[in-house]
Amino acid sequence: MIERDGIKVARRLRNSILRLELRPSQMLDEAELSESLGVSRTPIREAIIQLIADGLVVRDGRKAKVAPFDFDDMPKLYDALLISSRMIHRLAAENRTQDDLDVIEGNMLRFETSSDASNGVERSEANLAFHTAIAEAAHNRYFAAFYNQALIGTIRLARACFANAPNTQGKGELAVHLKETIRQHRMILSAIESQDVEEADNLATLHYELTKARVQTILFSQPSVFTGWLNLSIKGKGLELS
Amino acid sequence: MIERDGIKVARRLRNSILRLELRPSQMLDEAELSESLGVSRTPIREAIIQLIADGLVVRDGRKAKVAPFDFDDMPKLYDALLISSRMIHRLAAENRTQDDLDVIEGNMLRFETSSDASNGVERSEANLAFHTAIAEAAHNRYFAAFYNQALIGTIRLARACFANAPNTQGKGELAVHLKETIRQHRMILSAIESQDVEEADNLATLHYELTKARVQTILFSQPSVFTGWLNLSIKGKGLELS
DNA sequence: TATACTGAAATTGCAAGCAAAAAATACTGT
DNA sequence: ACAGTATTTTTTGCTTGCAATTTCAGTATA
Repeated sequence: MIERDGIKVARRLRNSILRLELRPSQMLDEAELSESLGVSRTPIREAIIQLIADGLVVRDGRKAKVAPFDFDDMPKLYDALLISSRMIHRLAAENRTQDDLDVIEGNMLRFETSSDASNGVERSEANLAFHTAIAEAAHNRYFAAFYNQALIGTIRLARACFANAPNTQGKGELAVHLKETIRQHRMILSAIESQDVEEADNLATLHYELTKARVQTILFSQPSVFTGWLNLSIKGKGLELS
Repeated sequence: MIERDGIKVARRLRNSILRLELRPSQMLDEAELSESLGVSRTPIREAIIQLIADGLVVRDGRKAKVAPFDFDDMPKLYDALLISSRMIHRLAAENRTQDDLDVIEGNMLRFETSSDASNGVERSEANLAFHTAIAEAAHNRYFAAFYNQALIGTIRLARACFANAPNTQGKGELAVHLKETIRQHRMILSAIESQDVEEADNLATLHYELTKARVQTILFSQPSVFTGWLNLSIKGKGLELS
């Protein structure tokens, strides 16, 4: 059976949004997308409706735009990620089949392989596939949908951070982070394999903290570019330049 | 601003599915719906895509059909309802505004009013509106989406049970159930209003047990219609008629 | 200079029609 | 009678085109 254009377009747009080729808040012009993707407007419109359901696109009046990053939403997103991730890992440890384990391991190895290369997008996609495979292993579509929404949201946020951030931390820092990520992935797989529910839960929490801390670091611990330019001090009630 | 046909069609189909006018597993014929709703196939197709995202419609090959009741899925659905409901009620107690409380109370009263009438559908819709209002009061769209999916699923299941079940329990049993439901709704509103998180959590659990037990009763405690017709006994290894 | 109006351009929403795939039916040979 | 195949019918997926709405530039006016 051949795949419908609407599905293909939805997947392409979805990838483009996650890769930030389509930027947050960018308007989606149906005619423009129609021409660039080589299909008529109808499948484009159908794909947009799906992406709205996924939370990657929002309506702005009659038009559609890529979902913006709402900083008021960030803590809510991470709350959802923590809770859904813990539940998914508990369920996966309980309900996984051998097939599930094979798929999880395959994606884990794909992530480890892509860690050598400098291709950040492929690495991030392998990471998404690894965690999605765990969601499948939970065998509960309600929890899986909840987890996927949070996962997609945080991954998009993370990519935006690293795409915009200057590379001040150097290669060494990334290597350390990847090494720890790989270590945690292996422990997670192991816990799910041995059906250790509590351990899977704890590891989910640790992995959440690792990924969240990394984004936090990029967002808030980078020295401001202004730091070297100006000396600011507080005099009286406001900021003053000196 | 006038509403798009696609949205209107999606809402009409959603109501039809929840009211069981469109039966589970029923095929959705685009041309037929197009004619009966007085719009062309394009908005019908767009509505179907939305309903698939909502979990009310599923693809069956190239066609679309109303989501069937999968009995393997039932325990998973109730797991999702319990967990999501508890979290939503905790969040609602924490984050509700005065506006939220007004909307919740309005829908609570609407439910109480409709309890006098014999209109089961209106009553069920007021009940859905009450619980959806609580989900809004949680102010977290990820958790709200999770809860809504479970809520819609269980409500559809409940309606199917009562639509198919003979009215053996009489008016008295229904009155008792409604009285208890109203009592719990009032306590839930009160807990959310006073921001008592633990109490809201406990009440969510109690309400879950009430609604689940009611469906259980209908599904499993009804005397089979065969009971009066045949005498069955176990002889040797199998069932035999006598 | 700011603001309200007007007409043109652009963009979305919907309908109709066509092509391809799937389903149903009729047919043929064993 | 029945399995397998050809043919017709039905249904979906997509393209195209048109109508309605929105957007925007230009103009006139306070």
